[in-house]
Amino acid sequence: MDRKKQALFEARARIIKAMAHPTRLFIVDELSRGQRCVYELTEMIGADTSTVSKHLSVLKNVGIIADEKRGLEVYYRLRVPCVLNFFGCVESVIRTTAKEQMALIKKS
Amino acid sequence: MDRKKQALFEARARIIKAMAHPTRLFIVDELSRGQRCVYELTEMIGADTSTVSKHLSVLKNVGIIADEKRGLEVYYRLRVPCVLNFFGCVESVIRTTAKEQMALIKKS
DNA sequence: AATCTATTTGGCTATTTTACCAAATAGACG
DNA sequence: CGTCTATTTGGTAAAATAGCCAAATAGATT
Repeated sequence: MDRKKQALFEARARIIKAMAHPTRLFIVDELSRGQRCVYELTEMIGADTSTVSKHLSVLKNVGIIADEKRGLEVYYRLRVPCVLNFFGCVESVIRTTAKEQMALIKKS
Repeated sequence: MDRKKQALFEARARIIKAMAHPTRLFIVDELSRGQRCVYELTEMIGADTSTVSKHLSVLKNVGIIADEKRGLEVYYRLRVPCVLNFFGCVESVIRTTAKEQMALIKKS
């Protein structure tokens, strides 16, 4: 694998890695329904504010979400909505696996 | 966030996490062009066989790829091709970010 | 049966990630 | 100006991940 290809897959991995956490997936999902500020998300998630803030900065650093300060609050929004399409495929991975599990159980 | 929603996002994160590594993304990409056995992939990747084998098992454990033994070799194939659609979106995240960087540079 | 080959597993270390707490910052408002 | 509120940052400990080497397995071949 040459350097260029290496760099390409590293760049891609950085983005996907940013999504690879349940809390961050929740955030993406929630932001798909509109802007939310940090304490709104924090309440829904039920973790420390600093924890949520750090998750938000992970998503922001790779460009998936964007922030805007309004008064004391910082509002976050989804910047690249196509990431929502991941969910459909992920569900189908889950379904495919579940089906196979079923088949195995029936056999035994 | 209730237990059910929590579990849903954890299940999704497990799948996405499996993809969140440059080598594993390379594997997925390569398998999109057909079945490959471990040493073929190992040669392309240029890491230890055991390392590649472990990456493969990560992808297999979540159901993204499947394996089949033929003779001495184990052939892997993509089981859920829709994961390839991730790449297009990931590229657009990269492009969007790059564009914004450009805009910032021009301003200064 | 002995050996050779492809792959997986176990063990270990280095690195990264995550979560919380405490403290710092930024801005609104009395 | 001082204080209050929302958020971010720094520090730290625990857990997860990644890579390599060595050893184990599974089958094919002699």
